[in-house]
Amino acid sequence: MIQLSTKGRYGTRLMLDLAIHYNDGFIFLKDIAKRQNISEGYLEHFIPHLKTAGLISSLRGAKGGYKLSKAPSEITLKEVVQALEGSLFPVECVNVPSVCTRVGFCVTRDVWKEVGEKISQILESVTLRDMVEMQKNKGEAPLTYSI
Amino acid sequence: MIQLSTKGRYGTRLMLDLAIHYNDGFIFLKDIAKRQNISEGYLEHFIPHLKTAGLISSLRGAKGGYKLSKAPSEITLKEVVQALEGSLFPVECVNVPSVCTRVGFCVTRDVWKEVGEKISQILESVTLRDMVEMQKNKGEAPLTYSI
DNA sequence: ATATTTCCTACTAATTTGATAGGAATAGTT
DNA sequence: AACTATTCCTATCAAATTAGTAGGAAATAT
Repeated sequence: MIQLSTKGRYGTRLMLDLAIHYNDGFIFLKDIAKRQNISEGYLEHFIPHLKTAGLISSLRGAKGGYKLSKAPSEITLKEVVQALEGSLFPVECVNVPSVCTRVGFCVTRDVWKEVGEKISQILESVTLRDMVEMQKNKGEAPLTYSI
Repeated sequence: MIQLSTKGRYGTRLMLDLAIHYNDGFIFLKDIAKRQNISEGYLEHFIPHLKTAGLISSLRGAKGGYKLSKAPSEITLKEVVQALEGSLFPVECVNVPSVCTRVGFCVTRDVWKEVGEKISQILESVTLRDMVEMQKNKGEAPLTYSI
């Protein structure tokens, strides 16, 4: 099925939610969880990946929360997916050649490498700002809801 | 990691091997297994997918084997991956909207749908013939080896 | 102090993945 | 007819991954 895990799916929704509320200061995870209908405890798991990648910053304690560390227009889907899912190459041998002895003469590896690079380009062409715009054009209740 | 499973990886190698030996009649799975260094028993699992998709045909009994049902130039990587891994969309809700109640207003779904369509285009642009050519240019021993 | 939040780690159930095994059906060969 | 080599089919299993819950420590505004 070559599917995105919940890390990629839920994490992207988390980031889109933060982008939509970019001008509202620090946002409680609790509120994101409510709007996105994902348990707060589970959403927590994605935070470290996003912080390590420098995509979000946080404030602890009461009145704490999260916000994007760059403007939505400066964050691409590639950065988000890469932070959450790791490499964008569909096979491990491109990242870690030592996992396979056939690396030197394997044509399928070369092909997967090219495919991965093109997927990377696709994801790089979409920013969170683009997605916020798309959401505005859809204009649906659950995401225009504000705390 | 959003990786291809062994179905996609091994199955593609199986198909490339058949493409390389396209003019040699029916090919024993045993020989493919030897060349690709994958157990014959495990390779067997991928056969039904490829047959159902109409990509290979088989002959039972002694002197049986497998061959591509179309010329390598007529088979794209998209067909191969789709036969082996199923849908090319990175999220299930694009194929089966009923899995999520947010389908109507979810922007990430729209984005994943577009991404999936572009990935599809990439895979469609590569044929088995292209890969056979690449292999010829590499000219490595293990794959020019013939039974 | 207190309340509210992020942060961190351990745990668990369910599913998927990767693989092996055994034998039935089929088709050439002798 | 008997034999051999192959595809075909299904069951089984171990390991890894995924999806999710739980509990509490650390930090900060009021």
